[in-house]
Amino acid sequence: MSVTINDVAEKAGVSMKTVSRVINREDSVTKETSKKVLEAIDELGYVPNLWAKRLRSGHSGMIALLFYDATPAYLMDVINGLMDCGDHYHYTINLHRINVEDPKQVDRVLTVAEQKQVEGFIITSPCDNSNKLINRLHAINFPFVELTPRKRTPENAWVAATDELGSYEAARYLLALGHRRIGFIQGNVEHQASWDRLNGFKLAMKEAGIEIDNQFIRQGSWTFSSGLREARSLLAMPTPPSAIMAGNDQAAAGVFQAAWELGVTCPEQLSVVGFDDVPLARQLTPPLTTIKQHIFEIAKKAMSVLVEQLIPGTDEEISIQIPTELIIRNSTAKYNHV
Amino acid sequence: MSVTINDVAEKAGVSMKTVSRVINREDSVTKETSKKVLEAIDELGYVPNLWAKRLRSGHSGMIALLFYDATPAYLMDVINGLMDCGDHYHYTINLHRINVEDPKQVDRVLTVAEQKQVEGFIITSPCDNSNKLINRLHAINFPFVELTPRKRTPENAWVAATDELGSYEAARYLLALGHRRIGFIQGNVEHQASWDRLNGFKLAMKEAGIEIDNQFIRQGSWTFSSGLREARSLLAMPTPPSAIMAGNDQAAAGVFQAAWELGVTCPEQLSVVGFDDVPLARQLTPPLTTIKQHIFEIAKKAMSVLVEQLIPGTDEEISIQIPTELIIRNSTAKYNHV
DNA sequence: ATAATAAATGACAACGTTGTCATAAAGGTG
DNA sequence: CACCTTTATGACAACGTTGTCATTTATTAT
Repeated sequence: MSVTINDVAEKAGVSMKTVSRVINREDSVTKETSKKVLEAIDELGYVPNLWAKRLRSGHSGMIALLFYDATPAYLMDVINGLMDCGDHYHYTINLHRINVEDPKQVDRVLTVAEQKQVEGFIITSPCDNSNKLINRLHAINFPFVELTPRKRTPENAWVAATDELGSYEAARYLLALGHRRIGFIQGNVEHQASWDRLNGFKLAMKEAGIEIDNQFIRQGSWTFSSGLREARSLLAMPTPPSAIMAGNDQAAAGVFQAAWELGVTCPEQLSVVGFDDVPLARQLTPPLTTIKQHIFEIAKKAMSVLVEQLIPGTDEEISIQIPTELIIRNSTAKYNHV
Repeated sequence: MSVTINDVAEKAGVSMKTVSRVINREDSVTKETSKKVLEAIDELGYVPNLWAKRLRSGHSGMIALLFYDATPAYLMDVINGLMDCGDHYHYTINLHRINVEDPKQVDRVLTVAEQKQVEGFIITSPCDNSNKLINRLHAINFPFVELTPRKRTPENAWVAATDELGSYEAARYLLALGHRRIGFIQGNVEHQASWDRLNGFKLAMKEAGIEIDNQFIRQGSWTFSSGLREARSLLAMPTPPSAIMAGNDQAAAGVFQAAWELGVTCPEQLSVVGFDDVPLARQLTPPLTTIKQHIFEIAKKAMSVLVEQLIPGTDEEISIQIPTELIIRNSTAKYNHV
């Protein structure tokens, strides 16, 4: 049925092992021999059998992405980034939707690791929240990289955005527009990035010599509904903020809706800034000024960090931050004295 | 290192083959024997080696999803639907981002099929646009199912939404609200669904005895920018429509923006209806009335149709439509005489 | 009770590759 | 030229499972 290495070997007049060496680009094969083999491969249309390869070599050539319940746009960016880099290194991506609250599911992915069904994990929040998972992976010395992790620890490999700096720059931009009363709707408090973003904001305010009204800092959860809820409350204050920084774009969409409900126009009466730059940001009315996280690049980098780990000898930096970018659209404007 | 079938066989005092039979739930194994084997498996923590299994049996237990450049929310729904059903049948999902305009990439996925690296394809638009791909798959009798295909042909297996009926119902709803001048921004003209949606609209209008102004039917492309462009043009007409049906939710977001630019308020002066019910629909201001496509369910169904094809003997229906659902939110209101 | 049939189990090879080790050829050194 | 080292290649087994076919055991019919 299918063409085997043996067929190629016979056609080229060499041994199977030599063909194997040519395929795997091992050294110590004459150019002459190599050429003969490659020709035979070409003529016969030989394609290696992956299962045999993996069975014998013990290398699966696969990386698993652990995810659960993340924003679709975020996940697709991650997946595309991983695949992009994976293509280059000849690794395929394996999807594992896993709720770490369920011990059975954690056990299942641990089995995947222990059996070496894949060579490494890319772990996205909230899956990085399971100590059982992380500790066990460390214990068996299984390679993994965290993507925009909840907690950034020096002992784990991770790739994230420069959340604090991004937020700082956006706050500076609002300040430059003349805003002084700026509301901030924080994201998931269990996630370090939400604190980093808050700190960037605080730093900019401090540098500008502005004391922040504590009531202007609200606790949200990176969701549309939390943005809506907190913005309603902020805008109902006696002296409401003239600008709001939302924890992410979804929350910013909620802010838009609250403003609309209360007859507050954006950007004339209220400037709004998001975070992430998901497609939604461009599709809102008015188009949303936001801080872009280059998730595609972050995922690519995470993948390359992981793959480098698999190659012995390389000892690259394992904790990396990718710069954010302030995308100015139409939801921000100069401060209007009311 | 790892526990093999042989270890289990020795522990249970049976042959390897019997263990294999228990694992694969073949008949003709005594309950007694089966119990012994299962206990041994449990005690040793045995997990079958996938590569050996696949090498020997020739079954990969994998299904590939072919996609390119689709909306992230759509794709994640598809992926989750496929995985959900795949878990049940013990199939894993393999991602193949492929641009069918590039012959090399088509050849690459054809190799995947020919080498039986996966057992079947789930093909999403625009990948179903390659005749080379589809014809070759037919020629080698490789199982595949099209997901919301460009062209619905009786010879191919496909699963789609009831686009025409969904659109018909939405149009009826707008008519019931008193709207008579209804604009329609069509989606990708190369995709059958865009025509179905148009036809549903036309049918409802015809039944209501309303002649459609040809200028009210616009050609878009299921994008934000096409919605924006066509809505600008529609709203600039001397007697503009009082309602617009957009080809999908993204286009509807464009309509919102055009209305905002021109100072037309929604829903007071303009009712807008989308199609799909992606998360965006809920996050727009005002929340968008739309026709929900149950993509998750469609994907689940497609997966089960595909897997059933792989089991010989079953001869189920291979062309299936999943009902849409009209989701009424706040972008539609009774017709206001201006 | 005996033969005929069905059910349960086992022995062994095979899937297609790569790891291990051995060997042959080529090159370098005193 | 003999000896050692390096480089290129090959023979063979092994990875862990399942397919094939043979064999044993249980069941039914006569």
